[in-house]
Amino acid sequence: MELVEERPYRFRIDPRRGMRVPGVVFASRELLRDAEKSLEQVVNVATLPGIVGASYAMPDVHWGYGFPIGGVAATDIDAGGVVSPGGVGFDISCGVRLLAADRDRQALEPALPALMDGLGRVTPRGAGPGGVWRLSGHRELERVLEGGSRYAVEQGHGEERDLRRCEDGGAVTGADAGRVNERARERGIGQVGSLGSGNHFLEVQQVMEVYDEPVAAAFGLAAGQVCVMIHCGSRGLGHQICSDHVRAMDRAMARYGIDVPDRQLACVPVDSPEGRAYLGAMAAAANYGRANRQLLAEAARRVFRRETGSRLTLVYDVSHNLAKTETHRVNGEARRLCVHRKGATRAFPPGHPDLPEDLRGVGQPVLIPGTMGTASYVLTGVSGGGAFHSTCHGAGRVMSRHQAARAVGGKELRARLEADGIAVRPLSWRGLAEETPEAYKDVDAVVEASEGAGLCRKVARLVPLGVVKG
DNA sequence: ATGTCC
Repeated sequence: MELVEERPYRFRIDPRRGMRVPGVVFASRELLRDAEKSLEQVVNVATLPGIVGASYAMPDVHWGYGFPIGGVAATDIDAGGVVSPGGVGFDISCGVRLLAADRDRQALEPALPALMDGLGRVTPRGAGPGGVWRLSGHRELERVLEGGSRYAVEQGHGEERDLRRCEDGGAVTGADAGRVNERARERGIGQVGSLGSGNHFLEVQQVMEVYDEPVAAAFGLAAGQVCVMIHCGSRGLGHQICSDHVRAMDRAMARYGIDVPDRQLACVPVDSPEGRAYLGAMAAAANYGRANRQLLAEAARRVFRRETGSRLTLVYDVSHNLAKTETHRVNGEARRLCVHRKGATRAFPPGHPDLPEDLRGVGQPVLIPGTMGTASYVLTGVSGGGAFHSTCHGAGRVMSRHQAARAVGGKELRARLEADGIAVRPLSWRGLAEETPEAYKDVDAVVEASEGAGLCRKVARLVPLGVVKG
């Protein structure tokens, strides 16, 4: 792939065969080693009808279903722009929630084993059913799908203030429970408040380093402080919605005269019956994912209160797998865009009108989960970023699950992590081994490149004290 | 990511 280095951490792929816009890749040469397949996907995405600006790749880009993970693509809704489920991903609204304790590491150190045992006990995880919230029935599931974290808080699962620190106030608009079919509902009804598996985790962390003290303070973070980070998504419900709509769009595409270089890029105009159906269902799954994180946070709060008497305050909750309708200036003109972020995090700059008042001066908290056993980051949005206010979402995988499990045994890995002072509460040895840190890119390098590319700014670095895994 | 194949 021919990459033109425009400036440090920014490469361009010039338009060729069918590309409507260039590709823009934010990364270092080192991070792009073995990235050929994902760069082909960046090129494929650039052919989508209505795409504006560029087909973007974040520094953690890696190969995904149709679109690369770590990809951003915006389409012009009023100019026939398309929406594609592959641009959101199977785990709709997968994201991160960070809570800060009112204690530092020293104060909580003696209680850590009990905290980890408690968190391990109350956190449903792994594949299949199970969740901390038993819904009264399908009517209540509809409320979750349309109300997200807001509905959870209304039902007593959280505090009103939480909602001010959630993307979209805890519930995305446009959710249509009527678009969520029976099968997705059946899968979703018993999983509200569950972690899932794979790279999802709940970690107890410590703020190791603060890069920007005033911004960290505005976020509610200080050096030494203990935090809880929750990384999960919309479980089987989101997965079902994605599968159903990929199939439906694959069949409908030809009727709109759309031809894509890869069937996994199935898409239809945003402004079409199939497009609206997907976006209504996707928004419902997004709210499900938010309620999911709200419930897990409440369970963690109860454990912290019971074991230590400490309180957990929400720093922020943000998704990194979502398509959203946003207004951006394109060639000097304000346009309504469908911004697909797949493994990419929205990062509003200071002054953005959609930020809550107390964060407007400093920008949006961007939460970057590292790999199990490695650092995580809190970043903030900056002006002029250049990818529709988006940045990276974490470390990208470099080793397949199978390769990872062959490279290390679960028990051996746990011993290694515990020797490093990280308590581990796994569900399965195999699942643990598949998530070994060497299976992922170096999150420090990813964040370095994201900041170097001008997509965001570092605020704090967090290291794990204990991890609960599916 | 995912009742890791309807």
